[in-house]
Amino acid sequence: MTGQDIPKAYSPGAIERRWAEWWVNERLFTPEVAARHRPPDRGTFSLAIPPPNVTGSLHMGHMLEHTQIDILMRWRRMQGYRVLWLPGTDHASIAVHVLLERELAAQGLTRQQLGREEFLRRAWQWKAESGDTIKQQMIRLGASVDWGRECFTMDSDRYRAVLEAFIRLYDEKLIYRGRYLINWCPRCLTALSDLEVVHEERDAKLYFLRYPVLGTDRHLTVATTRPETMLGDTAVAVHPADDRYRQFVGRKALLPLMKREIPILADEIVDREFGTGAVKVTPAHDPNDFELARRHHLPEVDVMDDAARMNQNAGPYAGLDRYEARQRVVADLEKQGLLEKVEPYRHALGTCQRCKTPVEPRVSVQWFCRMKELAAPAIDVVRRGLIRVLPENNVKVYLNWMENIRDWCISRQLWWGHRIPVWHCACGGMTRVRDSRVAVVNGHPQPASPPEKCEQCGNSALTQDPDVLDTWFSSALWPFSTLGWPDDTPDLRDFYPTTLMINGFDILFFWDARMIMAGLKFMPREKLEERIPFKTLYIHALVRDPEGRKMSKTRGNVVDPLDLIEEYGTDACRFTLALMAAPGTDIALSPDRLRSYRAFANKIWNAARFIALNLQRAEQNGTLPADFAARLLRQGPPENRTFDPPPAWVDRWLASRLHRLSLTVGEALDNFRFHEAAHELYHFFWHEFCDWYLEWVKPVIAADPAKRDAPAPDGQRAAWSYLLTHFEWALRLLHPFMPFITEELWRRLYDAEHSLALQHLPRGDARRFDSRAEEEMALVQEAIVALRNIRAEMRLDARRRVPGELATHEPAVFDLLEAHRQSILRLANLSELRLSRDSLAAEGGVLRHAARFDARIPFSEADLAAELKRLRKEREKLEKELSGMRTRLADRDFRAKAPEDVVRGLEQRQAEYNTQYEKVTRLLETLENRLSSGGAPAR
RNA sequence: GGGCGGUUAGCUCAGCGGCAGAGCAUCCCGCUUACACCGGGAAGGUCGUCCGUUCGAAUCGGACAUCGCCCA
Repeated sequence: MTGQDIPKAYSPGAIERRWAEWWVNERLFTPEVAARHRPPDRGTFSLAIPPPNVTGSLHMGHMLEHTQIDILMRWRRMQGYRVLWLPGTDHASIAVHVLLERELAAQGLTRQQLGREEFLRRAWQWKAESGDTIKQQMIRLGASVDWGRECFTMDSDRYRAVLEAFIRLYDEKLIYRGRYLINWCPRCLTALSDLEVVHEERDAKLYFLRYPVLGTDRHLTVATTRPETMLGDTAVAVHPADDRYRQFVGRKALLPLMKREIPILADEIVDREFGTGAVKVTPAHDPNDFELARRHHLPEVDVMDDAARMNQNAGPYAGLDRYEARQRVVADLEKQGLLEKVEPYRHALGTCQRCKTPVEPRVSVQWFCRMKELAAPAIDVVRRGLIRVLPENNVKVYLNWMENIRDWCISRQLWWGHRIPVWHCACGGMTRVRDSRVAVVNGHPQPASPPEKCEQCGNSALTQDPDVLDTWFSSALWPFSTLGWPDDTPDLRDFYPTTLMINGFDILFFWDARMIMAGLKFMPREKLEERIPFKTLYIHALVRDPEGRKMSKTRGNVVDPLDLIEEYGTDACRFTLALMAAPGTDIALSPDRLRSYRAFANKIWNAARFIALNLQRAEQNGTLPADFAARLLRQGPPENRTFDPPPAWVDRWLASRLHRLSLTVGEALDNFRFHEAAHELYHFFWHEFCDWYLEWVKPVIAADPAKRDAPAPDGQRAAWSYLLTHFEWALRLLHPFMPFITEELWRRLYDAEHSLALQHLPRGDARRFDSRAEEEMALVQEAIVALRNIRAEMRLDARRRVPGELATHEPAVFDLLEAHRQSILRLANLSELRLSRDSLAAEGGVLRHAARFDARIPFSEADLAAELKRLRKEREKLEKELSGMRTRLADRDFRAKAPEDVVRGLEQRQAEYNTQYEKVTRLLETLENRLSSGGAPAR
């Protein structure tokens, strides 16, 4: 590369786009292709992407997730693993329905009017047109996935896996159909699993209703938050040990408004503390009541239709929406004197995860998956540590949920999805699909082997069950369906179990738990540890806004990753996320942070620019042969190269730091401590490499060979060899975090042909730490900082060179300082450096005491004159400010009209300036005296 | 109701038995031919409160306060 064509400031846009595209076109992250460039020698590392929702676009959570995954993937790839990161999306039944039905509604249509076929046609069309948004975004992020293996939960092979899994579970009676109380979304018009119900704390009311007790003149008062459901009451229940109500048990109450006689019964489940201790029982609209009703053989009266409007069972209230009905019921009860009181009440309301509509518990015929049997081994593998779950506190959460798991409602009254492969006959018989083969009709997969006749009666007039499976059913199979299961494919053998799963805690139950259960159930392998879907599960944090609040559309604080990328560059965004990703701690993403890591990218860019400019010069003036950097590559990995002459002290120091850095970064990543790894890299690059190393070697590498004091040519060549090797080493370590800028610099400086992504990752070696060089450097740095500190404190002109002194009683320290005299002079900006073995006296100048040496900058009259000048200038400035303030404060209009706090603020500032003015004046007097008395001590 | 996590510099967060850290922001000096997306220097903290364990506690245990999350 030529130095001139490197712009002064790093602008990531074009560079990132170019490499992103190049990586994809070269198929570099397809394991087979990668192996051709670099045969793997360290085993396999595989990960199935947590499939983003096909309707979606990437959000900050994805960006964090993909950044973390990609860091590990690139890191392992460079270490020599055979790496597969398998991408794809899920079909997201409900989300697609919400989306398409909103479009239909805008045209005044419903999906029912459109019909199933046409709706599905549009859904597939939508997928074809908009379904690869995420792919484009992932490419922009630099995600090193194998696009050749991209999957979709509804493509043919995945469809087949779903059929196979369904058949097996169905035949084992682990899937069953039955009439139970389920969560119903009256807007989406479908059943939901327990997990898809989000509980939200809301202010509500507790209504106390009076139910007359038949055969007495008394009544029972029941408390409820949902008075409209009383229309479906079939009993009143009290606790058997509750003395207040014992006399009523066995009698009947008259259900108001409906004039229905309902029993008063006792059951342990009743909470005596809630309300009055007597509760209404509505089996068709409350989960507890449903259980209770089954125990006591009570009838279930469903008073609502599927849109949560009251039905004919609600008598006069039929046709009303559930909330209208509530008002009417309460008003009518009040009229009859049956409303005792209404209290404010706070409770958790169940809402639909997708559309936030309050969920209606409802009795309905649905398909379920039996969970206890599936959960048992899934509990076992985590408890025995066969799956490592990190951060560890998630183990408890996982186990707690798994141990209390309930059957999973897997049917959805939707069309977009895997239609349940069971056919119904008029006789009531159900017959499943014959096998898991898939046919593609009109480009869309569907079961190829519907049953020909009813298993029960032999009739051939069959209709397929209208419902589809919960999207998560197919997602549960993802880690192996994507590798070819149920076939025994090479991919399945090579990459299963996957090495790692990374996702957010929000899908720990939805997905992780179900994948574990599915893997253990379906993988045909002997050992438990070979059936698990992943060896490690790492749960990442949540990305929040700068104030630490959750990002949400309603709050309007959502940040689009692509906007951030445009503004700061992908590498800077990735680095920010990595640096803030301490395990278990949420990330409050702030522009400040992004700005500083954009600056970091720029810093690296400019270090490279500096190197390139000087390298070019050295190659041109014959100090170095052409293509010097590229030639170094032939000498093996950077950590093993040796050159003649042997490394200078500063190179031994930096090599030692690099060994340490390589090990620290490796250990940090081994433990998912992304923040630690990133922090180490940042500190190394900016402070050790740029601030100290580059500054240190500047005179050597920027030397003009024509000048008399130029270093010897072979020394210069060695310095260049080490410099280029160190920089290359650091670039390699940084690549997994900032793939774009490192790739660009690697190509420009070292190897225009081959990608950095497939280069060897330098291995740190603790035996090659040079502790002595590190300690010595620390000491020299301390000396330089001490001298700079005095200069700054004395307010000496930063541009002017002054004499400095260092003194130590330790011969070794003396020799060390002497050896680096030239560097100290330059880096502390000294005109001369006096080294002595004595102690330094205070009156000689301004002193700093360090543990092993003293540093002093002597006063001289010239210094004092400059200081006097500066102080006089400062006093002048203060005087001017003060007079301005005085004028304003003396102004009557200002005092009368300005806000009080402005006036007080000004008064306060005036006081501060006065103090400062006095200090400066006093200091000036002292110095002036010293000067006039000739007392300024020379050294 | 059950469980989990947080409370450390102005802000955002690391650190989790042995001298209190980072980035940003702040203040001072400097546009020195890699970088002002910069260089040099400085200032800034009773580590939420109380009690205990310990030679020693930001760090371990307990209680409390407070904020947040998950499950019912």
